[in-house]
Amino acid sequence: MPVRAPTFVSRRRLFEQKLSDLHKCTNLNELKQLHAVIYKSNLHRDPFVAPKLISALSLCRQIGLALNVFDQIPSPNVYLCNTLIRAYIRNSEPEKAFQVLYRMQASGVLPDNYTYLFLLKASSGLRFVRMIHAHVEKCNLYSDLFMPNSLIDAYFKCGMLGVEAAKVLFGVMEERDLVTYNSMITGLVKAGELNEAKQLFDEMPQRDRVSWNAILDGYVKAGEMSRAFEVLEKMPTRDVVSWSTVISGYAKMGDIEMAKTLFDKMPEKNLVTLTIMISRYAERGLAKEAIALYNQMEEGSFKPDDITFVSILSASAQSGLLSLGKRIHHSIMKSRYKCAIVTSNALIDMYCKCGSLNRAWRIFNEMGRKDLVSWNVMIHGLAMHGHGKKALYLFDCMKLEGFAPDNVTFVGVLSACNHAGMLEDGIRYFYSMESAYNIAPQIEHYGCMIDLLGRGGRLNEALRLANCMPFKPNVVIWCSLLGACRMHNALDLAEEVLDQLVKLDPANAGKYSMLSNVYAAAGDWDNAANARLQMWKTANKTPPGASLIELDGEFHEFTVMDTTHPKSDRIHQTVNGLTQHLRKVAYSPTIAV
DNA sequence: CTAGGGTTAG
Repeated sequence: MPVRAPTFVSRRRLFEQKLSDLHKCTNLNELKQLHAVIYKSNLHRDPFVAPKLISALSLCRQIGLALNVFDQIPSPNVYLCNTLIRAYIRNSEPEKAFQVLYRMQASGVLPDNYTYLFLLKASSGLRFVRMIHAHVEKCNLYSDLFMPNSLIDAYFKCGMLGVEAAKVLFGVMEERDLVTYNSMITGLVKAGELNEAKQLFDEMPQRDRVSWNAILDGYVKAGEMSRAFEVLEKMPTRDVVSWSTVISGYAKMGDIEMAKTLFDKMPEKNLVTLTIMISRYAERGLAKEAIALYNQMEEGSFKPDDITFVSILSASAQSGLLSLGKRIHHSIMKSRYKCAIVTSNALIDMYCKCGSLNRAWRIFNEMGRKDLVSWNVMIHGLAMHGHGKKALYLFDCMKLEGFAPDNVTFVGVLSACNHAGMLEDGIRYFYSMESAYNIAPQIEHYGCMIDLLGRGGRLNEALRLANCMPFKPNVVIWCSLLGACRMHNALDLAEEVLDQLVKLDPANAGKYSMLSNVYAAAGDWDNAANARLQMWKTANKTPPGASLIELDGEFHEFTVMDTTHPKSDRIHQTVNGLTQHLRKVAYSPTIAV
């Protein structure tokens, strides 16, 4: 058959096809074309086309155009109103979604099940859920169990009081189905009430896989891995979720071996399973394993999604693997029209930690919408790179844009002061946390302050703060004090701090190394050599920390006093040369900031 | 409407 040019009829059919799939359209350019054609042919008032158009516009974040379509319909029906509600929810504007509900009530359009379901998805806060519950009671929307089941789920997302409300609702329900029980069990598990969840699980009339998986998750969340494993073996049938839940649990408890064993053993894996392993590897600093799995995924049949990207970016960031990070950035840009906020945040963090502040800054500036984490990551990134003043400027900007700083923000702000040597400002910000922002300082913030005071030479104040803060000083606090002692040649204090460190964590080699530096800095080489010896004696007990770099696609791993690399001599020569050069021009480990 | 995965912290 000869190939023919598309006729008028087939072109029309193509358009109809596109119209029927319109609500799934996520390509903005394609949508804009369709939008124009629809308006030209006056189809935007068509009761079948309008909701689809609104849906597609909201998917492509064109909420203004979506509202425009809605406003052209003289008397919108429930279905169309629901579409607009969902559009606002997709656009993270729940208040506007509720305004649509009020508009419906004012114009006499009766809300239905879906109206409330969409609103429930958006509503955070007990007040909203109670309000919807009242509406549902009033309109008697109890023809099936959809509504009460959704209400139970929504109540559980409202904190402690919500948990009680869910229990009350469950108690008065005359009819319950599997989903009712499952929602209760899931909610109770999330609220940490494992015993009550277990009780319901035991008394429910029948159980399918979802119930088993929910109770499995309960044991995993409680850290009871042997019980979880028992359930995994006992349950009638296991699916990907069952295996993944248990694998994730073992890895979280630190038993990565067992996680890997089960991962290899499970009959069928999916995207989530692989992502779990990648993120657990990343979490434990096993970058090489995380990358290997990610590569396997890229070659295989699973397409990474945002959560996968975030996990592997976290692995790249932790290991400082810029080339890997860039490669992932490229894959992300290839696979989607626009980055999700979380993904952009992870990219910013990765570029900061891999030393490319410029790239991080560009992404931060080009983001359409930012969230609190975006600001936190950028402030911290600037602080890390020594741009203390700029970080503090950004802190002012975020407040101007209406973001309330949280505890993480203040870690960034305090470390900005630290890196810029702004001792007095740091103290001022620290006290403002409680007085101006109602945030109680955590051990991390005390850590920043102790570091700041120590670097500034106010060692006694630093020590006093460590001893009188409402937390027991941890290893990080003592190490930071030890560093300050080294910096200011405070040998006596260093001994005292070291005693505390040894008491807290006897089997750690790093401390001896640190102490050796204290002596070395003070010119006491005999004791320095002794400390090194001690370090080697204890080193066998703990695996040494390793650094990993990637060069031309090959990984190179180094540990303390490592001479196994084939070019070890040249590497050490170069490092020594650099150190001497640094000492000459600017940096000296004994000079205070 | 119910089950497993994610980002920021000294």
